Amino acid sequence: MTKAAAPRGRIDKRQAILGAAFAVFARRGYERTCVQEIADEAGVAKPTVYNHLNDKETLFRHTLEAVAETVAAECLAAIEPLRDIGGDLRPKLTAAAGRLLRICIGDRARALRSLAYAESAIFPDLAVAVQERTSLRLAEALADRFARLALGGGLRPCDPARAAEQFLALLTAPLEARSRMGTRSVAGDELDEIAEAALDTFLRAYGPSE
Amino acid sequence: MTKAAAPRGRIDKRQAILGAAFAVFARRGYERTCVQEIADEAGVAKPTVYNHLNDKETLFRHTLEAVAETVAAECLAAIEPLRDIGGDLRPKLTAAAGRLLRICIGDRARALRSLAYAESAIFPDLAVAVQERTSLRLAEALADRFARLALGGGLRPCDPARAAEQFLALLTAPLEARSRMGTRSVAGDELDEIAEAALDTFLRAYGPSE
Amino acid sequence: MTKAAAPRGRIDKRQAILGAAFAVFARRGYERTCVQEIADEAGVAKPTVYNHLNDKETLFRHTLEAVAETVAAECLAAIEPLRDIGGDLRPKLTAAAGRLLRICIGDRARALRSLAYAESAIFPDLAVAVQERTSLRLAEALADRFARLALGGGLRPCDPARAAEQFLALLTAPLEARSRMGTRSVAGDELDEIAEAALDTFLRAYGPSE
Amino acid sequence: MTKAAAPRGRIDKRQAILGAAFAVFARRGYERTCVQEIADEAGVAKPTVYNHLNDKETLFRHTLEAVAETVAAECLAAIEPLRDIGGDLRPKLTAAAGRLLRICIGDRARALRSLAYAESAIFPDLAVAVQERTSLRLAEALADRFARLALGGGLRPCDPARAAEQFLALLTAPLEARSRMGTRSVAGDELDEIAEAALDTFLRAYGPSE
DNA sequence: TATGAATGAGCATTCATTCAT
DNA sequence: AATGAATGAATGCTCATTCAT
Repeated sequence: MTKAAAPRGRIDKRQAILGAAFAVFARRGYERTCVQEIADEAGVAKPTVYNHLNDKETLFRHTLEAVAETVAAECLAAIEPLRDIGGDLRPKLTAAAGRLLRICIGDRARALRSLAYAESAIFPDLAVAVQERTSLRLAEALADRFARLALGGGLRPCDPARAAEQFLALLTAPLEARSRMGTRSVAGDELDEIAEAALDTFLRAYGPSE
Repeated sequence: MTKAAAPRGRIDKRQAILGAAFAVFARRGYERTCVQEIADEAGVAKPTVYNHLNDKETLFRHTLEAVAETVAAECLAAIEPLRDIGGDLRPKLTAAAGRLLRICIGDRARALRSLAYAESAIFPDLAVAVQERTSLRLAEALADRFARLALGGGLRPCDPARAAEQFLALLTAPLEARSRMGTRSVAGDELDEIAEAALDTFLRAYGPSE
Repeated sequence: MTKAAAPRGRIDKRQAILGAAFAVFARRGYERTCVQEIADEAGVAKPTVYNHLNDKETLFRHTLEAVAETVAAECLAAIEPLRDIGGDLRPKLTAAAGRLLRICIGDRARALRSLAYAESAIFPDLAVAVQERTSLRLAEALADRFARLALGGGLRPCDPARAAEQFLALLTAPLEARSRMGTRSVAGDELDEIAEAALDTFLRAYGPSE
Repeated sequence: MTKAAAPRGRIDKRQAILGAAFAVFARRGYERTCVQEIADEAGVAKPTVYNHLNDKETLFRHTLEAVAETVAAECLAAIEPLRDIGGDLRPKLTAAAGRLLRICIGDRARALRSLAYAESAIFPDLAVAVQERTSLRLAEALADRFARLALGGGLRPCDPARAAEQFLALLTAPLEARSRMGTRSVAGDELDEIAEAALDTFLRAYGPSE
């Protein structure tokens, strides 16, 4: 038991550091964050942070990549039900849209996007990596679903990649405006409203021809 | 003559400082930018910057607000032709969409959005101000045009604000993805493609019922 | 007067910094010295040190070069009287030897040699520069004098460069041993003894043949 | 077998650490060297270094003292042949001089002198210890030989300590200048030249009177 | 008004040393 | 005996801001 605990302790500490790092980066931004703050938040000494992650930049990269993976998994899970082709399409799309919006407006996703975007001039590759693991992967998965749906007649024949891109655009872009760049919180009702509006437009444009 | 020239020279210097400030903030971000760099870029001494704009934060605010005004004016000009209700709608929308996309992807607008977004946690009011002067004002103006068009039969009866919001969403959201958060440049052809796709979907959803 | 004082003040501060730097480097060595200590000793704030000399290395280089120049001038002055060829040679050599020994054992020269030597693996060019400006320049000047003396018959015909090299070797090498690498102070009497011994040997080897 | 091997392994490890320490101290200096580097070079973990030698200072002292002993032994061996009083003196002195010069200019002796000298302000007793075990012990041994030689008529009657001091001065001081404080390597030819020059002068001054 | 100079405060990073295993 | 991990204490350097001219 004690023996098994040893590596576990190390892993725990690393996780604590990454978690603390994301929390501090999220509320202060990359430059304003000092490593001491992260150490404090993680409950370790500053050099321990450096022992696990080589420097501030490395820490930032690992932190964002880890969170990107988490957010991506959530998003993919949200559209998983769309694999089921049968039955009425609209309620399934509505459910997926609602879940996606709630993920997007959540703290983790907001902070992730904000940090990647803010530092995209300095760490362009990181911005790209984050976007590929989140938006683009999601768009692709969604395009896959739409392709099946189009084949099955649930949607009109169309370019599924474009349909996915526009579906996400209709969903997420209004969120930015309504939340005033993340400055205001958006009520659940308003989220549902956005989802409905997006679906109306989407189905008018991509619904089955008849 | 010398006396009359003095205020002019002072104003010029202020403009030079604001211009230099935006250039440096755009390429380095708020925190990484040091006032000395701005002074160098503007060709003045550091205390001169402080004489004109009280501190770094003030400098940032004035800079962003000035640029926001400029970008807003450009966007509004781009949709001005939509006031003309007569004739075929699609080519007019296409032209407006193309111009908007080119403004959005331009250096000024990109940097403006990026800076406001990046610092929105620290200067939330600034982020709001920038967004209101650009996206929201544009959306409202566009809603005005759409209202007229709906009345005139160019569009189906609809909520013009929602139509405007979605029109802009279909236009700008794909831009973010395609430009990889501003990391890659997007070819003119691709811009036109995005605009066409947006219009197709928009007109299917909002075009006159039959 | 006030106007004339302005640049003077800056120069004074620079001199104060260089002086303080040498004092601290001398007693602590390069690595152990921290810039804050130098600033304190000079009575200025740390950034002022950085304003005048770009970084610690630059500070070190300028400091050593300045002192090297001073020490070199003193050494050259010590052998100046040897230009006078006439009269008895030995007392003049004795005088020069005594002055050289006292310069070499002085704090400035000791610290200079010690610092250059200690950091010669890290700043080899600096070590070379210091040595060229001090030992080598002195050896050359001494060789010039010896050449004249040999021509005038005060010394036997010989290679003046070698004579100078050995004259200085007989003088300075025993100093290192006797002062235990600068750890002990050497009494004036002992200095004179070293000088006499060096001269005995030197004149036996290089004195006029008959 | 395992039991017998244990102490041997421990001793080996200690030697490895001391050897690694000297190598690293030699190329980086005392302050710049970090214990981790020594551990890496020795192929052990950092705490192992602390287990064997209490702290960095102790490590430094032991390292230098061990090397001093080695260098001293080499130097003493080099002048051993001078015990033989009979036969021609000059070739024996030449041989000894050549060997001494090659030892002095070797990496070990250079680094030893350099380190002791560099840290003499911080560890004066160490500098003294090193010097006593090397230069002074050598000078004494040489004085012994010279005393015998003077008695035997190979040298003129003289103070043997002074003769030894000057012999070494003529030999080693020029080396410092020619090697530019250890910055340049000195060719074998040049070493022989220095030795010859030193011997010429030494024998002119101390050779038998007739 | 514009500027050369000075400074207080802060931050990333390193290192000798110590525990717990 | 040997080591992976953790940490308190420093240190070089930067920057926003203010004086004095």
